[in-house]
Amino acid sequence: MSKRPVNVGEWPEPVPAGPAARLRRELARGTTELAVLSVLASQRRYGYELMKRLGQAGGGVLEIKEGTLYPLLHRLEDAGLITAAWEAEGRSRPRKYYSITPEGRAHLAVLRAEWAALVEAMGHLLDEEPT
Amino acid sequence: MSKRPVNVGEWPEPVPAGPAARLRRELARGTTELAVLSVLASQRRYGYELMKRLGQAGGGVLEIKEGTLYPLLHRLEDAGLITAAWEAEGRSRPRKYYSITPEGRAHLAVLRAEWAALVEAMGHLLDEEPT
DNA sequence: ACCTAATACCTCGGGCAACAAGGTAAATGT
DNA sequence: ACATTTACCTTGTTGCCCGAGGTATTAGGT
Repeated sequence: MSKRPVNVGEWPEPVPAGPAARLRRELARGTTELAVLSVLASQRRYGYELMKRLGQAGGGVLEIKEGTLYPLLHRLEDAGLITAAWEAEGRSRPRKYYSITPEGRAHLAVLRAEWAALVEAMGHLLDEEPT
Repeated sequence: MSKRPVNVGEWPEPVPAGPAARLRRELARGTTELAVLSVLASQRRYGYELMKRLGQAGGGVLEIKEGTLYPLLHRLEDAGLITAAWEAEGRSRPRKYYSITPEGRAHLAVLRAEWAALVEAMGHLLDEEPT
């Protein structure tokens, strides 16, 4: 497509690429680390795979861009929360697989708890004033 | 003195001001706008009141600092989502009350929906991998 | 065989929310 | 009386995320 599909008429349903995108980005901010670690907790993945996977989950709310993902992975690696390993798999272009470390799991647990607390607090707040 | 009380020995109990604070801040990012609008939806409040109120809710997860709140209120006002009015109330130092506008309510509805979607998506993701 | 798209990795610059730190002044508490 | 809390504000810094760009391999279409 080169120019972007864009959905000339309207959005069929997912894809709120308007001003709502700013909102979404701000809201979802900080959750990417949790999302990434959470996915890596069940099994190792390579970067691109991770990106696609999160992009599909939940109607795109968790979408993460390359310019966000790769720096994030490097930060996590530097922090010792994940480890990286190039894997050839019989292809000339190897993939870089990331695995979570024990420290990463501990960190994930904290993040999950923090997230749960936030969701609960916001839930109470929002329930106070119905729709 | 004058330097800040600071709790010379240690924290009495709430206040995870360690490295966990960074986490919390990043996670909660973007939720402040939602939180503020949500509170104002039920009734008008002045800035300081808003700050204290959010600070107590949910064990401090929604805590918001002055340096964050006031600029936020001004942004929301500029955007026409809230309106401000100085009210004397018989005191020489008047308070600045903020009220939500119809546009603000519409915006709040979008934010709420976006938040709900995020929470649901993260919920699914986290459930895939138990603790 | 050619060419386009998708895959797969990366980096640099800018935008922006949140904070830290600082300031002013009135109200309240001790 | 003095200190603390209330109540408003601004400026500078930090750090996540993204846009835009770059490279190279692999798959698909004609």
